Amino acid sequence: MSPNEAMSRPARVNPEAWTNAVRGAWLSGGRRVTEPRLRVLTTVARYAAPFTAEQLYTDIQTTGDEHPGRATVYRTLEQLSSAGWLARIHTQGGEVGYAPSFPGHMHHLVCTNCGIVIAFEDCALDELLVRLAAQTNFAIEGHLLQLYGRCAECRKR
Amino acid sequence: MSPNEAMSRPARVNPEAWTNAVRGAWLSGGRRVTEPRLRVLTTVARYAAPFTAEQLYTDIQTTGDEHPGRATVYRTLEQLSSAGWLARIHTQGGEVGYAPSFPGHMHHLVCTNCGIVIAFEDCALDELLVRLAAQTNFAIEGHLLQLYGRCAECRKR
DNA sequence: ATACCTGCAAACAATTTGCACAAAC
DNA sequence: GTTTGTGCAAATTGTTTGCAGGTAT
Repeated sequence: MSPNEAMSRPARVNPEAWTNAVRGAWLSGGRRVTEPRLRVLTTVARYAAPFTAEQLYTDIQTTGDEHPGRATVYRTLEQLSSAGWLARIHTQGGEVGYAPSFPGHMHHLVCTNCGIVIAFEDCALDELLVRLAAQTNFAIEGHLLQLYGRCAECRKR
Repeated sequence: MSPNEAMSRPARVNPEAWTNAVRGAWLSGGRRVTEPRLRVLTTVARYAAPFTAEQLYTDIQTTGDEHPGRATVYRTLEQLSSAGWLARIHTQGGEVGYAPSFPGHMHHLVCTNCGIVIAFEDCALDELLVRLAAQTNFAIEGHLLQLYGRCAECRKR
């Protein structure tokens, strides 16, 4: 099962699959797999909701055995983010957090109650893009789409 | 012509219409129309591309006669933003800027070359929302949609 | 007259950077 | 052994806040 197949239906990222995929990418990318980085990776993988760099840093300092410093945490996040392993999630209030994701064309559905993030691929924007391109004369090259709502679990309560 | 009519077709915000609309809202909201605030307002109205608080502050300090302090600039931006007169524009690189906008359900098309922002209303997401709601059991309540491309002017060159 | 607003400067928060040491390959 | 990564602490950057004095209504 490839990462992309794993994401072909709307679903929360699977922590083990994600961790393994990133480790693989680090190895094949000639990037060293160190204890501090693994600690960042496994901590991030557990999050179902978006997190900030500082939240992650605090979490890492106050739990577990290994405590990578700020520089390592920030640098690892930066690397993961620019390689597409972390998606930037924008809350309705305007804050920005990260969530584990897979590289490629992805969108996210975020629970406004518990924060759980569901990724999906098909955004069905084609017609809109064609119409807007015609109306505005833009050559449209990309988009940001994110949805907000209450997840199944939170609706039960 | 109401602000909403002004936006019913994809278009750049008209500086004068925007400034007047905000002034009207300030007056009817019992908010005082002071020189420092007007300087912020007219400066912002001129921007075609997204800007940050600090960029605006620097611009205001280095041009014109009136030079409101940081506190005033930040507080005015905060007010405009929360009242819907400024849209948060997310660049593809992940930075966040503001752009003049009108309150209500709006989306934005941003030129990746010159930054010009075009607002539009109809996002044609209904079918997608229904399908995703069914697939995920979320009660979808909102969304963030932003498009990127090259504007007509930039394509000419 | 009296809210409300402004400017300053200090406080705060978040992130980046330089560099000596350490670890992975 | 060499290259790459780490941790610390300082520097930088961006934003918020308290308060004394000023201004719009």
